[in-house]
Amino acid sequence: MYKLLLISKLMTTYSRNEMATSHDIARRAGVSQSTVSRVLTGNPKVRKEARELVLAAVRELKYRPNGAARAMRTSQTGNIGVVVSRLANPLYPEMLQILGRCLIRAGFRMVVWNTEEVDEKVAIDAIHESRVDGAIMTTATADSTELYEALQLNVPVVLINRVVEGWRCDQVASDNLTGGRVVAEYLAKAGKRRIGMIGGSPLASTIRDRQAGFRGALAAGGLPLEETLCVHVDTFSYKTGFDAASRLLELSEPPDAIFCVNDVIALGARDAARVRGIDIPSRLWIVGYDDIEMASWHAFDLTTIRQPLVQMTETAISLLIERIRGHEGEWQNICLPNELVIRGSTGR
Amino acid sequence: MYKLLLISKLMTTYSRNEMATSHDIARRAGVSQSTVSRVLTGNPKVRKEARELVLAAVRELKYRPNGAARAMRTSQTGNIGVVVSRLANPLYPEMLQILGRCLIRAGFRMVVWNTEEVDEKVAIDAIHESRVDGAIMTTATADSTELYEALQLNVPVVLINRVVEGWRCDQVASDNLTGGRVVAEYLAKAGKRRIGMIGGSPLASTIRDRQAGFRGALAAGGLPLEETLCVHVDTFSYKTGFDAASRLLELSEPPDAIFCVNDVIALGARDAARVRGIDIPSRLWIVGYDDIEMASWHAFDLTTIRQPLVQMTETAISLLIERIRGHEGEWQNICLPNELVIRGSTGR
DNA sequence: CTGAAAGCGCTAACAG
DNA sequence: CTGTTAGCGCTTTCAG
Repeated sequence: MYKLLLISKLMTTYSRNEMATSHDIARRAGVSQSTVSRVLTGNPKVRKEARELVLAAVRELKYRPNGAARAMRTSQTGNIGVVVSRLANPLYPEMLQILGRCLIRAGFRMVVWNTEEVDEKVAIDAIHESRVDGAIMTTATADSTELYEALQLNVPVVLINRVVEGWRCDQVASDNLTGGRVVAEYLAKAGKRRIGMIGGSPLASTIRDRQAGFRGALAAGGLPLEETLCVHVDTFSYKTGFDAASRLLELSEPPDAIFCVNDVIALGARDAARVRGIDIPSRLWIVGYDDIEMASWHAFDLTTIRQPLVQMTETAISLLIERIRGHEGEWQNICLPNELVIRGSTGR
Repeated sequence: MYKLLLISKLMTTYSRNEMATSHDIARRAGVSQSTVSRVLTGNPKVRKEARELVLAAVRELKYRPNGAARAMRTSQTGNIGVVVSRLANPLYPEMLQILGRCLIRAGFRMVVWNTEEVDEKVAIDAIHESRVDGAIMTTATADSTELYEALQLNVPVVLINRVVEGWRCDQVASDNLTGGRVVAEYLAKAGKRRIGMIGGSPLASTIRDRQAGFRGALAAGGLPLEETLCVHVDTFSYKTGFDAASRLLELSEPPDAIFCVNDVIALGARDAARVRGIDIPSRLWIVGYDDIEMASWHAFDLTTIRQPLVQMTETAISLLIERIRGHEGEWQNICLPNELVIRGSTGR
């Protein structure tokens, strides 16, 4: 058995340095405090010598303008709040990474709110206290109304990855309806006849559209989805996917293809087949949705639909920044095209 | 071919509401502004009626104190900066999730800086501008000195998951040295004789310690690590793990066991074996490190070392909060115990 | 218990 | 071009 090892180390004198203020700089540079401010905000109407004097003082005193004071004056914080929820779904870290990169390039900081842990109250408070200049919601559903309204009250909001009817904000998503349809047509054309689906709550527009597109196209092809081959999970995880697929595979007449409304589910489904020794793709095809990084791993080699994440993110952010700058045009509802990525989990 | 679908929608009148201030509340409640402030900061010296008057006005006007102003006065922002870097390694999203939960419970917001995208300058600026009350670094190495010094100047810093010699801050990690040793002893005891390792840069203390522990224990067991069975990768990803393992498996005398210094690498290695039809565990054992969620998936079923992430996080945060509150004791260097988790990638 | 008053550090008119 | 001045909205003495 281990014991907790706790080693205290080094003596310490810990002193937070007093920070220089713009007044200190002014005194040091022999100019007025407002000139310091001008230099720092990039105001061009400053004599070159004065500017250099100020800059020198800034360097010597390692001065940095105080963010809180600046935020108070300008009522701009430079923070963008990003609401995520299912960090366990690798799609969201991927998105977060792209968001972080784009936001920083645009000169903002990213404040992350993970609403799955707390109720949305924390985010709402932060917004009300004007801790952010704008917000991006990645997992909005009609259920998030409270958050949305709070946001909308103070700062612009942009939805990414989700569409919520009736919300008065910009929304950027990909064409999940067509995505679902493409999968259905692909499976039908390949001669699959017992086609199953693992779906989820239609509260999320992504899921709803994928399912609707899939169902609709199957029906249109004269091969309506059999309800016995259709399982719904309440949360999206490897485990729920595994369990749902297990149920389908235990049927006396199991499906010959399964469409999973997202990749995490599909990975679980793939393993449910693996555990039962069901060969992919000879006995069963599996299709996912999102093209998360793991979909391309050999263990899964998953056919899936790729969302244009980078483009979605860049679009969302530029929309948001426009709004922050005061743009008041009509709400944009942007829908970007997806792409079917064929891999080994279906015949190539 | 798809076309970009762009649908503008709904007319719009977008008006950011003017927020009520504490003066508005004071007027509405018929008290002075300072009384409002007292009520909101929880000052007990307020008459009950006055308090209720204020609270009523707050509710009616949907008032929330302005964060920037409050931050300026108190020089506390309520933000904690979290420095991460490899979001593509699932360990970090897992950590982020735990951190977010714990921080919010402690009344803080989490500002995430992903240093892999940008140089650390952004984080440094944010710190200097006092945008955070403290910071947690998850991926510190001796190379991060610039960031560390910047942080250290204004706000307390706590290292989690990494140890950097000589840094004057609290550090919380798990016992990676013992972890490496435990793996070595486990493999040796199982009779493995051609033991390989996929390692990485010893700049990160985690990696350095795991490797040192592993190497040391093998040597102590009279079975020193053969250099031909040792591959180093420069970054940690599925792909680099896959490639590194491929090299080992292509040797004329391939290893009968491989220790991967983290799970992401191990997942890649597992797939390198899978692709070659090498059966696990009969022909090859694989051991990882971290016990990320995927390690338990059937496709991988990976024996690994589990770090006590939750405990590490909670410890780090409480240490940080103490420092924020002004605690000036000696720097703590806390090392928590790990646990070997045996799964199917080694004989059970 | 409560109001008046003094700023926190900064930006942005407004006069020079 | 530059200094003076007036706050941003809040917390916190300091007198009542």
